[in-house]
Amino acid sequence: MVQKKVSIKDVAKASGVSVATVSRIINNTGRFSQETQKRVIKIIDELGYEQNRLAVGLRSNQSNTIGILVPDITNEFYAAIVKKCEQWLFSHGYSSIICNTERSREREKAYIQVLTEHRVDGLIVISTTDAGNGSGKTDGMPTVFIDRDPHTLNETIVASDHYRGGKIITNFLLDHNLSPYLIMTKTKTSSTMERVRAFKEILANHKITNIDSRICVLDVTSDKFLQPSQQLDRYLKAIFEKEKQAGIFGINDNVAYMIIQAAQRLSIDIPKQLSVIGFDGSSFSEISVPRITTIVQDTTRIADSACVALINKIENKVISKKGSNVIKIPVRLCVKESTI
Amino acid sequence: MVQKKVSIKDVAKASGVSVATVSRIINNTGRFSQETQKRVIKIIDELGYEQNRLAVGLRSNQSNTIGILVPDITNEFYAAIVKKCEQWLFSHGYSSIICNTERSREREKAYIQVLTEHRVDGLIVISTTDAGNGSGKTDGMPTVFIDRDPHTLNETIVASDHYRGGKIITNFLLDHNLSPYLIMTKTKTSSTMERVRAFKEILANHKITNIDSRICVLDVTSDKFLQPSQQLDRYLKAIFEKEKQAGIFGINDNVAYMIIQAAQRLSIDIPKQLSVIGFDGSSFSEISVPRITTIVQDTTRIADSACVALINKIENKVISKKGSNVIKIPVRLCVKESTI
DNA sequence: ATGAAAGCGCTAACAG
DNA sequence: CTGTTAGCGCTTTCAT
Repeated sequence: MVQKKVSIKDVAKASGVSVATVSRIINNTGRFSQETQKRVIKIIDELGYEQNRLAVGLRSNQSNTIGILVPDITNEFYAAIVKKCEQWLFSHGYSSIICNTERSREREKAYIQVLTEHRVDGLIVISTTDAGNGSGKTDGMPTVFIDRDPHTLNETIVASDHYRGGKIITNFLLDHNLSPYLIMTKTKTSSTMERVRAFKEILANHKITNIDSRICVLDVTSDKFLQPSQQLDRYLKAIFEKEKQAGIFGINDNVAYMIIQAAQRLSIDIPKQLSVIGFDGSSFSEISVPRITTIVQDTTRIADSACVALINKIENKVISKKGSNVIKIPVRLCVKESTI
Repeated sequence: MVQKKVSIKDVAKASGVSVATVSRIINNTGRFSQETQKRVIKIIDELGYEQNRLAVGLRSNQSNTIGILVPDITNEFYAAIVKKCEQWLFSHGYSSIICNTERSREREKAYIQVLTEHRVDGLIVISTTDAGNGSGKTDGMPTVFIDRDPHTLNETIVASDHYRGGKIITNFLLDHNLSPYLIMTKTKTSSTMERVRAFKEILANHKITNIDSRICVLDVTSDKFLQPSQQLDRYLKAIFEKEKQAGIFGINDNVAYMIIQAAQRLSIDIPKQLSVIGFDGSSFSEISVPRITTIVQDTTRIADSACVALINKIENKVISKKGSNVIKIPVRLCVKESTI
């Protein structure tokens, strides 16, 4: 603090009332006359009084602050969610402390510690590498998870309907008589696993055997654009030795883009010889050449649902009803030029 | 707060010492014996005591919290800077409250208000549309700006050397005997204006006349990938009616990418007939086809410099030495396949 | 309708 | 080396 701030006491003195009255007026909790109100507000303005939230928080035992844990703010999808959360929260009177965990358990724990010390009112936790294990215990703090495996019960979880998205893609391939393949990275979050599960199930339903040979796990892991990969080139070539019309489910838009580039290197025509579908609806899928058919995730709705659920938890002080509470957000297919 | 937290008083009672002693031990400010220390620490552990930063902040008049104002966290470049700032600050004991201003003056003001109420110790403000005008007054709060016009004096500003970058690009074009052009969007931040200034100056030095006809301002404004534009197509076509070997300075990587796509639509060969250079060093420039020759900004260094400067300001409580204090971060050219 | 006063959790004199 | 105490700015009974 560079210079001493004016406090509620100063305001009280200047307007000739008690601090109690000033407080009532600030919080508009009634029990004051119109005239005093007008007078005090004027003084507040003149003095440039600004409430000290640290004091309010200390006194009332809530900080109007929410912690957001995100694996990588640099990832477009996470960034979109964080941005929406922050906006929603701010317009509802909460500030957000955003923490970049880098998918590291240690950092996550350290952050939760600090957030607890700051007495945040609640936590939004986005994804985590190990879907199964509950992350650093959130210590009884109201928490909502985004994109987490509903493995741990008693948690509120918001997520796109990845399973449904996977189904839509796989059915699209099958409906167009495209021999279905799936290419993914080795990052195994709950969301990717759901997509894979859908792929496998649909294929099984269609009596397709040897499903695992139709799945390629690239030896990379990344939140960002990926480098060209020999492994991918080989896999694509192998496909084209036996198929004339194939369709590939890229586990996300980045992978889909990799596939498209590999195809171009191998002079495979998209979409004539090969259809590619991505997942996420990244801004990039709309601008690449060809643009990528993809499953669009509704980040706004994910964020808003998470915030609503969190604030409910906080304000109702519900001791979390028993059983996991999973909120599935619908997804939609957006068809572009990467598919026939 | 779901359940009552254990306070310093509880710890004091449980370990049979006074709160003062506990406080001293927590803050390691001396004046206690080894044995008491050991005992108290043990109790702290057992009870799961966690310092209440609101109380600390109220008492000591500093919150160990920094506000970061960013135009759009969804923009890769800003996200990278924010991430690095947050990391640096966290490892130095500060939490960050990140605020997405959407380049809106109103939101910026609202945020500064709230941050002030939270008694943040300082502010990092990244860019703003109107480079000239000082943003919502930061009210005597220690502040560091990133990528702001050094117009207002008495401010610390950290920025890439955009002017230098512009010079490097323009000279590159000239050195390769490419007829130089510049294509930009109508977003006029201080950083883009510096790049343009360099372009104009170098051309003037080379006695090139009619410089303005070599600059095309696209009627779009965006932090993200841009849609195809007729305006751009027309401009490119016009260039190719009179030049055989042209080089275009795209004001940033997104624009450069647009140009490349337009060229492909018009069957202009890159880099044989047309060289394109971008600016920023986005991850995308490394993965597009062709990859984009670009000026790389060192986001880590920008972020670190800003944080160091800010914390210095805060801790030294320097009453900002007179005169604007501009820290220029070097940039470097990264040559890829979009240029000959 | 308003005021007095207690106390949230903590730090920092000051006194021993 | 340790304890007592005042007080940071605010909300909230409880009086009046």
